[in-house]
Amino acid sequence: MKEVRLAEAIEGTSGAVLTAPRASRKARETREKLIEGALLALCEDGVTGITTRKIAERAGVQLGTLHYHFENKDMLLLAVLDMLGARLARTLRLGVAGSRNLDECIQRALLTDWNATEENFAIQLVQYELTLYALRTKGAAWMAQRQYNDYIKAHNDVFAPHAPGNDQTTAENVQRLSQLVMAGIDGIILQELAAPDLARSRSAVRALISAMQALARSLGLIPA
Amino acid sequence: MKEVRLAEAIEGTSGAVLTAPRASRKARETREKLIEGALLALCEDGVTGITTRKIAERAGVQLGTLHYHFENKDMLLLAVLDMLGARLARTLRLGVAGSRNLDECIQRALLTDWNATEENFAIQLVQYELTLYALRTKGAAWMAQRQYNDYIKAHNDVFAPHAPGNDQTTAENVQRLSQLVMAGIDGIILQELAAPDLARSRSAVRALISAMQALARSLGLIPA
DNA sequence: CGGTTATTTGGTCTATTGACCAGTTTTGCA
DNA sequence: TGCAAAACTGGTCAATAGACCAAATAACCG
Repeated sequence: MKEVRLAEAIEGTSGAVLTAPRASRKARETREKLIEGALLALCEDGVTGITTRKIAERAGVQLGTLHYHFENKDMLLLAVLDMLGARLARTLRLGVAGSRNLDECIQRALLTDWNATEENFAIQLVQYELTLYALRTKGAAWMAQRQYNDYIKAHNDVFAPHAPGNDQTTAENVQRLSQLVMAGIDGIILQELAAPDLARSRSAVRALISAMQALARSLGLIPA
Repeated sequence: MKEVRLAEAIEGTSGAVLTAPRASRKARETREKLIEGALLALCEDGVTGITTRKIAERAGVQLGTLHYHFENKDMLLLAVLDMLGARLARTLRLGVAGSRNLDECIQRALLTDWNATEENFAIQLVQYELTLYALRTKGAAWMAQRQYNDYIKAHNDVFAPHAPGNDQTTAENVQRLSQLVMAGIDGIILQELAAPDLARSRSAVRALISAMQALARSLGLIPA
């Protein structure tokens, strides 16, 4: 388990990190194939069961090619985490587009989050595994952190336009709302993964929506 | 990754599973040492980094001894998960003892959960890793499920005495409350692990307490 | 088109891993 | 106390892991 070098990760925002700057089209495609292959392999065997050979096979690529594109296995897995995070944030943005007020926006955001999960539990499981994996990988804890903060920020960016006023207090309250929304949905997802019970989880999501709307109201983010 | 045999796990409730029935005191101690050693090693290197040798070393025991007590690595790790679950449930019961009403009980339960986490983040991280690990381990998904249900049940048992009436509806509502309490605290813990910010998390816990008390009220579990 | 670089191949190397077991020591019971 | 069963030791083994590289091939640019 080699320590991840931070040098390559100076580029600011998500999605771009871990992507070699100078790369031909073919190379970028192969890279993409490897990441997708890794995701496939992860869905099947999880972080503990994954091997570079399985990844290469799933990607339809020779083992050596993997090491040409990625310094080591860690970097590849972290690239998968990065991709998943970006993908989820994009889904969220699309899901809430067109909301007319904060009430609706909260509802849509949570339903989007939940539906994304329900569509593919395996990927959601992989996401958690990789987040914990990043926390464990020496020099990569910041990736888990950035991933989480980015996702909170995604919610934040989506809620903020619907909040009244641009003052500091409002911003802080929106931030608080985003954090609790994230925490709530994460907890429900985790519960569903560990002890599947779709009806229960859906009802929990509905309860969470109400609770978060109530919270927004009590924070003065929704006019009474 | 051999499939976990279910045969040994016919004993009903938690904590007892995975414990060989006929074992001398010495043997039980060694078993205990191995589980503790595994926990230590897990705290240091996580599920992906753990090896039977590290465990044996941490336990102060020969490698062969490990395989004498546990059929394979999987079974040992699952035994650790079992132990952690039992330990956490016990802590919860102690933490809420003496609560005078549901309001107080909810508060104490959540604070107990949170304090246990704050006392040792590493162990909490291990707990999540092992839960996901169980989900991945062929034939062991039920362990993750039982662990989760047991923990929900622990909350349930703690809340139920404070709820008015013994009817079906009340029971269901208490159940729903427990699930959301669990989901909420899990989400917050996960957030703290991924993106540490103690002040934020503590404030989130406080918000969660209020929200859950409000929920209990709206479910008719707390007389107005 | 030709040459230079980027990419890919396929094979290899070494370290480590989980598991195993023959033999030795300890334990507990008759 | 003596002896059978339980517990433990220490060494071994085959399998597999990640990494590496020289050679072959493909892409790109003037």
